[in-house]
Order: sequence, then C-alpha cells, then structure tokens
Amino acid sequence: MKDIAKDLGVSVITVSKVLRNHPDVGDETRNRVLARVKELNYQLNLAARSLVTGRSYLVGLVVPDLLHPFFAEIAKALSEVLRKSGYYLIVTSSDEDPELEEQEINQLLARRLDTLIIASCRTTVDLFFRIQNQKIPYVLIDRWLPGLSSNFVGVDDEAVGVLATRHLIDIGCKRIAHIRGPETSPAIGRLQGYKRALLESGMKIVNDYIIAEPKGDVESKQRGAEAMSRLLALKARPDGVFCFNDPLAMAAINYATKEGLRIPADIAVVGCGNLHYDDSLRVGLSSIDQHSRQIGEEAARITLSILNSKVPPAPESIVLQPELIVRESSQRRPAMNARSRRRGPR
Amino acid sequence: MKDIAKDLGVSVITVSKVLRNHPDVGDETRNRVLARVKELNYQLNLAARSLVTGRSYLVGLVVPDLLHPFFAEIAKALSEVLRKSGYYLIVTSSDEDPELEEQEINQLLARRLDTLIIASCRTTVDLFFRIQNQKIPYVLIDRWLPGLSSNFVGVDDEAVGVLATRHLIDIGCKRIAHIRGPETSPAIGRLQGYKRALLESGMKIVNDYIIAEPKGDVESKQRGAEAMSRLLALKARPDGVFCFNDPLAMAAINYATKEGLRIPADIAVVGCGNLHYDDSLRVGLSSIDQHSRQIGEEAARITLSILNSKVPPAPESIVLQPELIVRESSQRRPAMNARSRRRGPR
DNA sequence: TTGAAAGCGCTACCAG
DNA sequence: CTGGTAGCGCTTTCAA
Repeated sequence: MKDIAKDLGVSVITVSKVLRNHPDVGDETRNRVLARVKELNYQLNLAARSLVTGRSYLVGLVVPDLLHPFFAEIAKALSEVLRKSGYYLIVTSSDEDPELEEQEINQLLARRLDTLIIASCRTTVDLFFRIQNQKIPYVLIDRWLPGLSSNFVGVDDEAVGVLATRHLIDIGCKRIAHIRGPETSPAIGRLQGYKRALLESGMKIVNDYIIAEPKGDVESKQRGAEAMSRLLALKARPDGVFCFNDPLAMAAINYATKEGLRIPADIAVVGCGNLHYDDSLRVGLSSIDQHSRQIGEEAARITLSILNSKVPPAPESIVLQPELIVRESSQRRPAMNARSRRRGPR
Repeated sequence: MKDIAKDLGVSVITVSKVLRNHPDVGDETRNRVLARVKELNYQLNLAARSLVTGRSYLVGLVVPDLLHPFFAEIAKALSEVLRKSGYYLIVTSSDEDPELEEQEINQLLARRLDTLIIASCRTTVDLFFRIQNQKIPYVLIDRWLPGLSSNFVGVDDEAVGVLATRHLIDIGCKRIAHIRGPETSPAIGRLQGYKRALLESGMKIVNDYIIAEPKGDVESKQRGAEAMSRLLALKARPDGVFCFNDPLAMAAINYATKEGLRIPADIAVVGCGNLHYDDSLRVGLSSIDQHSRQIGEEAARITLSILNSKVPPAPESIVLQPELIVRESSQRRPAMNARSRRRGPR
C-alpha cells in the first residue's frame, strides 16, 4: 500500500480510501490507484484492518459434531447468509465434550471474533458469563441453559416430545419408550414433552422405558442399537419408541429389524430431525422436523442485527414450532390379529 | 497487556514473554504476571500477534457443499488434526459455482491465512497461479486440475470407475449405464474408469447410457431421479448403473423403485462415497469407499508439514486406492426366470 | 534476566 | 478532495 502511494505520488491514506470505496476521492486519482492495484496484484491485509477497526468480520461457530446433518445444515445456512454481508465463519467442533468446548471458545475469544454462535454441550453458565465480560456477543442455537438470558434460536423441544409421543399414542401404542439424548436442553425438553403427553393421555411413566444416552449426537449407530437391545430385553416390550434424533432412530430400527421384529407392526418408531435421507431408509422414518435451515438463518439474522446496531440490542429468543412428518415407521398399526403373523424376536 | 505491565512495574515485553512461555523470564516475575492475568481475566489478542508474526494460525477450507457428508467428514478430520497444533479452520462453501469460489478464495487470501485447502469446482488454473503468486501454500483435495503441479490428496478416480463397473459386469449386467458428475477430475476420472472397464470386457460404450449431471453434488435428489427417468425411457433399458456418488444413487434407486422396478433384480446400482447411512437404506447401497476421513487427515498432515518447514517442500500427491463395498443393490442377480415375476415399469 | 526502540499494515481523526 | 499525525496490540532485535 505504501508502495502504491509512493509510485503514484499520493498518500497512503488516499489509497486506503479508494480501497474502502470512500467517496472523498477524485475519480482520476481513484482510477490511477485501482490500475496500479491490479498491476501489482495487490492484496489488502484484512488482519491489519481488523486491528485498527476492532472488527474482524469473523463469526465463530461451535457445534458438537459437524458430521451431523442437523448441524451441517445450520452451518451452511449461516454461512450463506453471513457471507452476503461480508462475514466469514470459523467453525469448530466440541465433540460433545464440555472441556473441549471451553478450550475452543477461549481460542475464539482470543481471536476477537465479532460474534460467537454456539450449540453448547455445557451444563453450567460460568463460561458464558466470561464471554459476556469480554463484551463479545453470542447466540445460542439448539441448546440453551437455565439461568442464562441470551440470544437463542431453536425449536420448542417440549413440543417435539409431545408431538412425537402423542402421535404414537394416536396410532395405538400402549407401551411407549423414549431413547433420550445428552443432558442438554433439547433432551431435557423432549423428555419433558414425552412425559407430559403420556400423563395427559392417562398413561403411566415407566422408568425402564426411558433409556439414557449420554452422548446422543456422537456414534449414534452403536448407541441406538444398545438402547434398542435394552428395550427388547424388557418383559413388557415397548410397542412404540420416540428417539431423541434420527441417527439414533435409524440405528434402533436396524437393530430391531435384525432381531426379527417388524417396524411398525411390532414397534413403531419416531425420530427427530427429518434428515434428508429419512424417506429412503429401509423403513421410512417418521420424524419431527426442527427446521434446521431456518435455525441457521435466524441465527444469522440476529447476528447481523447485533453487528449493525450501535447499542447491543436486548437478547432475542426465537423458538420455532416443530412439525410431525409421518412415514412408514409409525404408520397406523394394523389390526390386532396381525400379531399372529409376527415372527418372534431372537 | 500494557496495564498488566504498569500494574506490576515490569515492561510489556516481559509480559509478552510470559504469555509465550519464553524461557527468558524469572520464576517470580512469571508467577506475578500469570496471577494478574487471571485476576483481570485478560485475553491475548491473537490478531495483533498475527500482524507482527505473519502467522494467523488459520487455515482456509473451501468445499462445494458442507452438507454433503463426504466433505463434512473431511472438514471434521481436518479440524481435529489441525486443532492439535493450534490451527483453526475457516470454512466456506462454493456451492459448486466457480465464480463464487473465486470470490471466496480472494477473501481468504486477503485474510492472510497460513494455508488453503480446496476442493475446487474450477476448470482453469489461473486462479491457482494467483494463489501461488501470493506465496500462500495450498492443498487440493478430492479434485485436481490438469497442468497444475500442487499438493493433492484424493482417491484414484479411474480406479473407482473401474472397480464399480467391473463389479457390475461380474454380477452379470449386460447394459451398464453411468450417471456422471460435474466437469471436474473425479467425474472425468470415474467416467474414464467406467469406459475402460467396459472396453476391457469387450463391451461397447453406448452414449445414451452416459447421463451428464452438471452439478452432481448439489440437489442430488432431483437430478438422480431425472437421470434415472432418462435411463428408463431408453428402448434397451440398462440393467446396471454406476452413479457418481451415493446421494445420486439413492435418488436414482428411489425413482426406479417408485416406477415398479426391483433393485437389483431389474437394475443393479453402485454408488460412491460409502456414506454412513448406505446400509440402512431401503435397498442397501453398494458403494465405493473413498476414505474421506483419511483424505482429511492426509491433507492436514501435508498442511502441517508445509507450515513447519522453513523452505516450501516439494508438492506432494497422495492418491488413495478406493474400495468396493457390496450391499444389496448389486447383489449377484438371480437366475433369468426371476424376470417373469417382474412388475412392469410404469 | 530484563527492557527500549521500532514497526507489522492499516485506518481514525481532523486540518488544510 | 487530500494528507499528516497517531495508534490499534503485539513481537522482534539487540543492548543493558
């Protein structure tokens, strides 16, 4: 930049202004500068600019697992919207590990990103108070923490649980199990909804029917199978299962099928996430749509509104309503005499 | 940092040294500094450090589609390995659009990233020469460009094509089609392999059996269906299809099934990618494994080796050998009399 | 073991 | 419309 200025006999400031499309510069000068920039193949150093403006035009995204289509879709939507305003995404994965998440977030804080967008696997709020101290705005997605007033975008998880469970009740299931997720708000909310739907229909909550899956978003394949095997071992085998998410549901169905059970005749299954391959599965998977794309878009919108306003706006909370998508895995069950045709398990 | 120095009556330099674990500092001083850092909840500004060291500890990743599990898996592996050495990933998606990709890369260049890792959808090398001029090292993944000598990590795409096609021949297919991908090296290589395998078995190459899919990695669902519908409309309907990737194959199978055809009895299908849900599909999908995780890991390794060596090392090219995974969609076809049971298409 | 001077590349502010 | 002065927060080099 200094070189360009020297070459052209103008000041560095003028060059800088041209590069920022600042109006205070003559057309002739502007063109001369632009020409030289092309000639030299000059590249602005945005890092230096950040240092003085205090804006990095970088947004951090922390998710538990990039491979999970739910988060991948959010990342994609986020990236698309932010890019249009010149913001870029630096993405890290916490692997569903609170310690790792803290390290990652510290790194991102040190880099002075403009905003953080976090699907947190933490169960305490201390880290977030630290973020607030640094005056870096953040948006929670998918998961929130009690006692923390912050921006949030996600789905109404209790409604997810109610929707799925009530649907299983509606199609005639009598013993409904739940394979739950990790100890964060979505799993807690969905469990809550599951229980509420049961109680509202006068059904009892059976603890054996609630399978805890500490790390539902990672290695779902194995854990879905394990969970299903525990359910099948019960004397009063469930006839319906609501799974925390679709990968879990898919694994559970695979296991049950391998054991000779028919879905949905013997066990109906509902997942959550409505992933793009749900309708291509061996048994089309009924699921609850969480509007993942919309979550990304809304989070981006909030981010931009924070970044564009001089005074930090009041925390915004966007709670989307989930939607039930019925497929084969929870088709209204056949009449009872269908049971006679059932091959026994094992 | 200045504050800390003032508070403690030491110099800024000393504080800086402590923060970098520089040995030249007394234990007592070090501890005093560290204590004050904790007290003030001080956060180092890495952006400022970058400006003077010329290292951002940031690696750029450009992929056509983050939602595609193939790229998501690469991103994940990359991120995991790089993180251990303190590098972070800034991820952008080109949406399979060469223009957009150029814009994105320009942005990343301006940010002075340490390395770029690119799955390029470009067909010309000019942009890459520009990157080389900027002296920013880069690693191509999945796709390479003719006439460009650079670091590369990917699979042997011709071998992919040969493996898939030869397998279809082996199970008895006589009219083998190929739904190809976009005009980049993987699609070109796989097509090449497809042709070679046919010729080597004394079969003819029928142009109608080769369906061009300009943007195979995006919206595969619709395009897979379209491609299959074109194949089914042919008078001599193919009895085997090798698809550029798994999403395409899945969509193609769904369409064919909906039209009343049986997979693999009427048409056998092989995809590529070996995605995690392949074995849960309505028809278990035979596929070619590309070792996506390994691609990410190798790319990370090359990146680190470049970053750790004073002189830029010679370009490295890692070409992994693909692996055939046989599932239901290409099970050895039943005897010919099975045809009598076939429901007609449409 | 400690620190002073110098500067990374850019932009804000205000004067001409 | 143009440009000087100052400084963003940190590190490097070298002298004390």
